[in-house]
Amino acid sequence: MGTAERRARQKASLRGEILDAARRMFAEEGYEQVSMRRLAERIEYSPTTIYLYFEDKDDLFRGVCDETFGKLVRRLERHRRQHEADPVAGLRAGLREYIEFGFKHPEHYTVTFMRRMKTEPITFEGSSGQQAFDYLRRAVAACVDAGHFRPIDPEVAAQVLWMSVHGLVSLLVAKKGFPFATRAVLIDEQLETLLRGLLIA
Amino acid sequence: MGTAERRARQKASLRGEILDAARRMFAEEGYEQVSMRRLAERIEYSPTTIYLYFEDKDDLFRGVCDETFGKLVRRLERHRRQHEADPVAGLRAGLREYIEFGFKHPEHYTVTFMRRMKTEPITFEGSSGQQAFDYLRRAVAACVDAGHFRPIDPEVAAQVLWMSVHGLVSLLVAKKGFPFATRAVLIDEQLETLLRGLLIA
Amino acid sequence: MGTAERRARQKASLRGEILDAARRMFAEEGYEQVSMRRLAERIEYSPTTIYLYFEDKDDLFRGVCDETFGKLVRRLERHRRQHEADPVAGLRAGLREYIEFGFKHPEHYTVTFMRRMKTEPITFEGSSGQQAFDYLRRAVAACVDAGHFRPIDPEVAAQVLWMSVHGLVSLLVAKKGFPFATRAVLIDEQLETLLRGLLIA
Amino acid sequence: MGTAERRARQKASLRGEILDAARRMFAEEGYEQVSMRRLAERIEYSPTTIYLYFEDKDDLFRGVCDETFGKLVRRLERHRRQHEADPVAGLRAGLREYIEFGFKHPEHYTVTFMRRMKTEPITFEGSSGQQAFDYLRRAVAACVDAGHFRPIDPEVAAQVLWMSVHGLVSLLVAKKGFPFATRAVLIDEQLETLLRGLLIA
DNA sequence: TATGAATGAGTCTTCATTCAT
DNA sequence: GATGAATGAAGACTCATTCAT
Repeated sequence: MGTAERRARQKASLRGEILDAARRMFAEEGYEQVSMRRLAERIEYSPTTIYLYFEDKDDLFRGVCDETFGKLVRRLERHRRQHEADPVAGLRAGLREYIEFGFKHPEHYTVTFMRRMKTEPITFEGSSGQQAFDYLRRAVAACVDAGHFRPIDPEVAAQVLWMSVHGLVSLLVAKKGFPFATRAVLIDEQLETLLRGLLIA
Repeated sequence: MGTAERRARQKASLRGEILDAARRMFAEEGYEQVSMRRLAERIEYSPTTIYLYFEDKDDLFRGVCDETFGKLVRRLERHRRQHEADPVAGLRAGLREYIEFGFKHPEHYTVTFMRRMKTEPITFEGSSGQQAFDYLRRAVAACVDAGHFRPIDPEVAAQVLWMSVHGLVSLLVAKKGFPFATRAVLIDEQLETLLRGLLIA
Repeated sequence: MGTAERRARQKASLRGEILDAARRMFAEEGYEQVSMRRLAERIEYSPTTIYLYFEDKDDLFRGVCDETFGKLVRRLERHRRQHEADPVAGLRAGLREYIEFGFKHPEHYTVTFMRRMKTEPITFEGSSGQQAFDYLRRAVAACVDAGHFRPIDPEVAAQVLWMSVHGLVSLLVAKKGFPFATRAVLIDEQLETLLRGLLIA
Repeated sequence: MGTAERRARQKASLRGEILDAARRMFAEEGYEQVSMRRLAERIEYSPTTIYLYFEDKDDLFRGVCDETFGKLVRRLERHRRQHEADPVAGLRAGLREYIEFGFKHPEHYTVTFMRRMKTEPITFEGSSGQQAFDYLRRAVAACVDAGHFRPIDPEVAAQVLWMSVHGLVSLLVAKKGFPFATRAVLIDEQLETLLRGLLIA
């Protein structure tokens, strides 16, 4: 009965529609809690249909991650061109972007960065993840080269920065029960502290 | 059948044995992936037996966390009396202690700090978790009071520090695939950066 | 394995087959004693399959009851048009029909009328059960209106009649061990007694 | 800790205490819903202890039934001596007693008269059940002998009466959802109808 | 007399997935 | 391209019961 109605709502590609719904459900309920059956109900197709587009639940999940990782990289890219004059500001903006990305896609973040996967998901080389990290390393290197940062291995500094902001994002996302300070205050203070810790003056 | 054999391997307390196995499995596979059935098989008891010691899966999880916090608090206590003369050194030592705790008990750490929780099950007030965090807050406050740190809300600063070191521990513990720098270097550099970022001079 | 074999034995509709088996088992062992697992084994399908046709155990139970009431109402309908001239004869025939229905479908009867229910799951209004009872109430009312019965609330009288014949059916169906008199004699005598108790002369 | 306290509350015999608790729980929740474990908790003894006094759950249940059946017979006995002058009044009182007994002990009633038991519970010969029924048969016979009732086989009449009142009790007890008339009205009207149906005048 | 420890079997239900069409 | 029908395996948890003490 709802067929015509459904087709109407349907996007150009069913694959896209599935990804959309999956992304939403993963984000709302968490990977484990989402079942193929309930996903199928949500898109008003049969469970079998999903398997025409994705090998299995894991494949579907990877599809969603790719999408989202792509988004992260694209977000960071936008900064690359701005801020060429002021590398510290660029780095700060990039870190902020990363943090905000985590809050905007908490479930993706959780799953991508905090989840133990059966098959170690993606080889790091050449992955979107590496692209994102490369951006960070280059941003740090620029600060060092420009003489703003104390002499420090940019690789190490980049890792320290990533780890630190990851800690902030992951705790705020995962531990709803802890009496955290205001999110904006924490972000400001962490970035301030980290950058002051690296700056020369 | 394997009764005698089993008893031989059996630890003093079955409760402890269950906690051990559960912690390991939670850490390796994640809370959701661990089933009471498989846990029971692992310890070579019937599923029912687990329910003699723990009310349900969640209670078991809480048991593991309690253990973790207990251990952590005991470790931090040891520092409380040392370093009274030099609060910054005390803070640094405490943070280092926390990090080392994570590496020494990666399963405990993973289970307790890396599981996403809708709402913290135990009230934070008075918990071991709070005790541990209190130690950190007091250490920060001492640094501020002594005029070593720039004026900053000790609560906020303590949270920022915790988040940052948590990021380091959790990534090093969980993401074996990433080409991280040497652990000791990362620790030194993170602590250096964070403290420099807080110190006045 | 036994697929072909099974298909051969299979009824037109699997739903019907499940209902059949469930009714039988419910009647023989009681609702609580029947497990979905054992029911599945009985019909030689997996437990999951049952859930394709019924939401849960309760829904299955309701399915059996619906069947029962459907059959009962259809039987009573046949009388509605006969006996318009003699309402007492009509009532007597209806009661007899009800009793015979119980003996002809003891499983249906047992399941539907003898299970203790905290609160009736289906609203009585408009149900087949109500239709059946309505028939009885109208038949009694006709007898009262025609001046054959002593003045009595037809609702109350109808309930008394139903309860009484239900007692007869349910005991004869369930208590095989009791040294009951001949079934036909009991029926005749009960109907005689009840109707004499209601008639005026 | 609650040991002394418990002993204080304890009846002379633990067996009696168990029966008490079991009776209450069976009545409140139904046989199937009562678990030995929960029963044990209620009496504040270990589950094992129950097995010192009763072979198994069924034995415990039979213990409760015996008790209650005894009560029924004792209740009916009380009427035997009264009403010797007026056998119809005696019969009426006995039936009423039976009905009220059912309402006073609905779960016992349900289980005893409406439950299918694995082992057909008691051989009827000489049982309390038979004693109760004997009372009814004799009461009917007295009415026939005294010329109050139309000539009818007292055995048959007694069975018809029992079946009828059983129908009333069992439906009122089991079908809480049906819109029954007031209980007292139904009882009065059923007894009135049945007795009028048997009386001569 | 009473129990603590343990269990095998079972509860309803849901899962990801496949196969024939 | 899409589905209806089906399933094996597993989920958390509870049951009545036993055994050694």
